[in-house]
Amino acid sequence: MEEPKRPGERRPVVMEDVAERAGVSAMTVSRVLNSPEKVRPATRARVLAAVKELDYRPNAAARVLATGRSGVLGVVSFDTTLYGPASTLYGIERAAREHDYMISIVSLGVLNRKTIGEGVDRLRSQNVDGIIIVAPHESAAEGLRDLPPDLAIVVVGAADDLPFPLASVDQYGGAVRATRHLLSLGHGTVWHLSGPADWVDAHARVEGWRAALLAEEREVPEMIMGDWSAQSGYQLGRQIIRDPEVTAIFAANDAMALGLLRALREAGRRVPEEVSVVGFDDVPEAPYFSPPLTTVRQNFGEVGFRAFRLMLDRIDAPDAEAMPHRRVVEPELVVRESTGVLR
Amino acid sequence: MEEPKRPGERRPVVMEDVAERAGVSAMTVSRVLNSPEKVRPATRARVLAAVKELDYRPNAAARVLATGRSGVLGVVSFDTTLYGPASTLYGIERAAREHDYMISIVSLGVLNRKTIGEGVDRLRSQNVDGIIIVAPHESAAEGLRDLPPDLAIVVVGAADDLPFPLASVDQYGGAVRATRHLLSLGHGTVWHLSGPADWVDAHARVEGWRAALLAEEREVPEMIMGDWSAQSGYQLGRQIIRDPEVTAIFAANDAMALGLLRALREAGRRVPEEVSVVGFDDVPEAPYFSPPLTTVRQNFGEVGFRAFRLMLDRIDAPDAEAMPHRRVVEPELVVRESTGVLR
DNA sequence: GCCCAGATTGTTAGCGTTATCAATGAGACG
DNA sequence: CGTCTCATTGATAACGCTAACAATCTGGGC
Repeated sequence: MEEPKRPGERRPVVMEDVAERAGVSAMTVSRVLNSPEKVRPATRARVLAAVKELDYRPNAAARVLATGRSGVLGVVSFDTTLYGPASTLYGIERAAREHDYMISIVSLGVLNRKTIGEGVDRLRSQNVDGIIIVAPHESAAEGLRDLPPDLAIVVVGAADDLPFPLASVDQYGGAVRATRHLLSLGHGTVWHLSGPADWVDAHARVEGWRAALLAEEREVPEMIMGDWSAQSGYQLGRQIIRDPEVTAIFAANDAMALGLLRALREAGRRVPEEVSVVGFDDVPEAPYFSPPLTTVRQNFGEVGFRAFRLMLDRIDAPDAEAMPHRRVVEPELVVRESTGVLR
Repeated sequence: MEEPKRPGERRPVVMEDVAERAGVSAMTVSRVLNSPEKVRPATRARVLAAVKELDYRPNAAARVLATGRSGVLGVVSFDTTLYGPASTLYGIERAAREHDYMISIVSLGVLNRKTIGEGVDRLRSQNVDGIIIVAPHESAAEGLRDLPPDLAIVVVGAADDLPFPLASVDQYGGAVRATRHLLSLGHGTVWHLSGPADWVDAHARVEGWRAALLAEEREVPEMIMGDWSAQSGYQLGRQIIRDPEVTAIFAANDAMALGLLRALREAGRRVPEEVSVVGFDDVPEAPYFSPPLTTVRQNFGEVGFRAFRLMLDRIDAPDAEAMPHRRVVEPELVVRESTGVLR
């Protein structure tokens, strides 16, 4: 029972075609698709059969125009090749799929007021139902402040004084745990190889590290600032370890820790016998570094998932504008072989 | 000159509002936005001013409905947390942004006929102008074969006998280079720690490796199959290196090479003095492995970029259905310290 | 000053769906 | 057996934009 389609003149199947075939009106087809319980089972079956026979696919643009809702969520994210943003994005996408949402992404190479604004504008004109912003930079905060507060926006891993729901990992707590772990092994104090200045996470980890040291009245060494890359871990590491006093280093992520381990090996300093190293992230490769890396595991997928849930809440309760929720995921210290008792 | 907006009754600004404010018709506003050269400069300026004053943002859904083109590209991708897919995606996104396209993604945890079909359907109903499929699995090929050939589809890194334009890296050539490099260092033959069975790239690398060995009439050792993870590299590595004959190993990606290096270290086999290791990918961390990894660099970003260009060609020349183009990016051997002359 | 071609602007009619209200049908009840 | 109610279904009008054609304006040449 193929349709007599003259090739070259194929017109996309529209709702009216289905209606005709099923012997009903277009409106009934629409109802079958959106609220089937309002259509008598016999009619419904006929319509569904017609839908299948014609391989009908509703036109989302028309639906959006008529309803004002698109079923698409926008994500504005920083460099999606980084482990954190990529995993978060993946978590969001999985959650979205479960709830029949689609994801439109804008990935930014630079995060500031201008680029964020542009990204949000692009998504807005696509009629997204809401926007999740993965904005790990502090300068991003300004860009967020002048967004219209009536927009459904959820923020991931940003400063916590923004007027939007927020999902993030407790970076501060993770840094505290990492630092305490090193102190508990007998190290007099802990050096910190931090992330770049502008990053919220980097800042929070610095604060956690500092607080943990102060709480036990240890000296707070000067902080060394990297850029997340293994390369910076290596180069800065070579400088740090010239000082024989340095026996415990907390690197702000696993990549820098890897570079640091490399520098230590080249310098002939043994890990963990002479120097202990802790990372942050727990990338899948961390257990296979030399030596296997003690690090702080953060579950980015879970963060993405929670960000999506926050968005769903926000969409379903649009009146709750003044109710910015927080969903904080706790990180977990994973002890491996890069840390040991000082002797 | 703020609009007298009664709160709670804010209606989105539409084209007609702008037209009224500028004292022109809606059509003129449309023209200013889409083909400004057809409007007299003075009028254009007035319209643009009105656009800015009202903060007007065109409704994409309405435009799609009227034109049939959305300016959105769909991407169906496998697990976007993996280095390859994530980098490719990023490349696509950057290229798209330059050309004012948006990207809608569907990331799949499992790649087969069913999931690919669903992903494509979801994107199709979103009126995407085209779909880029990042389909590194062989079983994905079947899923691709029964897609309507009139759809604008571009495939990344899949089998090369599909009726779609294709962008990929010359995996075979990369594997040949890696293997030859090891042979040139004096190793009698080269073992291969491959990627999982179903992957196109894994298969091509196996073929390249085998061909390089056969070309120099070397014995072809049994292939060991991993799953891309550092963990599998470690576990399988422990078995391989029990055999003292094994002096040169080509791992199908950097993560497995890392696991392998770890296994070698634990077994007390020195790299590269006793065993040489080559990876594949050149992840940013590879130079900081212990020892720094010799590997084959593949430029995923470039692949994404070319995939986008292919899509643009396809969209602009819709008649060229029977002209599947190929864009193959050549990988590059990067020699570091994990390979050395056998002695 | 008048006419004509080309430039500029306006009018009308969809694009494919859904909201709303009207119309129809089928039972239920007295 | 007639009337009323609720369940189904249908007709019409948006939703916001642009394609296609119509109308108007502009300036140059005579």
